Amino acid sequence: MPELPEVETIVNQLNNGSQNSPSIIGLEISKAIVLWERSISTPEANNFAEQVKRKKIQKGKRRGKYLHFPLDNGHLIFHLRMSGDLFVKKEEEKSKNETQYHLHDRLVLRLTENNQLVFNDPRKFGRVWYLEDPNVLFKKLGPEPFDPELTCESFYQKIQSKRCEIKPLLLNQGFLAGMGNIYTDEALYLASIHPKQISNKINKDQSDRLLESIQSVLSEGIMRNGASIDWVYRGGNFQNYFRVYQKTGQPCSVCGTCIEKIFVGQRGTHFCPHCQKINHR
DNA sequence: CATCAACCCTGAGAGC
DNA sequence: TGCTCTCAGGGTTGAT
Repeated sequence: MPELPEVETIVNQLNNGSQNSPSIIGLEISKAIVLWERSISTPEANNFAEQVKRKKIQKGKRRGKYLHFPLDNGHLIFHLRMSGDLFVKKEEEKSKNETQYHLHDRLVLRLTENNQLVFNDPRKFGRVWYLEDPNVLFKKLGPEPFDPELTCESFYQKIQSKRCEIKPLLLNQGFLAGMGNIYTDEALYLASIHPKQISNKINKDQSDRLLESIQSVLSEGIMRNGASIDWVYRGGNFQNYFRVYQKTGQPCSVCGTCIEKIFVGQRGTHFCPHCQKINHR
């Protein structure tokens, strides 16, 4: 499931290009082929195809888990949700009755020089937008985890202002943008905080440790080009460095206690019952 | 405001 | 072997 580091990796790859695909910066969209209408969120599919036509793609950015490509007019935005992927491919030579699209391709944007930007999404949860004003989406998001204005002090204040379990709070994109299930479990483990810990009972030391753990775990994910889980996103290897995620029954690397799996806010959650104790009072 | 359930989907893995 | 069943998982929406 693409979270902040995976999305960051994909944006970088599209901006910089890779071995067999060019950078998409400066390429023009000649045609949009919508293969699954419900993948297009705004505007309605036909309209979307009309709107993005003949527009040039500018340098991509990431905001939370959104991929944001300004066009020379308007903005093209993707959210990959669970199983979405976004990549550039050369158009293939195919015989007339053979389809040039692949299983689970939902949107294909034909670009300059036979390149195409493909949005592939097996589970169909991902969404695509063409918007005049990207703020329609972004204004709902909390701060970026690496925003310099998100200091230990302001993070502590934010956490104190809520009274709910810490894990669902970290997953709430309106509170903090970019964390998903994997990086949240890993960050709470590093900070030695129980996922069901009530947020306003977290003390300043724990809060400081938590912000530092969030940033460190995300940095590590970015450095390793993200995690490749559920056949989503190829190339990253952070999945080989998980400390608790999907480690149920395996020993904690600090104390040897078996990692447990519980449900918190309807999400599968992995933690060490010895290192991550609830702090009452 | 906090919590919870339903919804959207498919493929993987379990059970038979 | 092959079928059917169950379920994870992010984000949104609506109910309590």
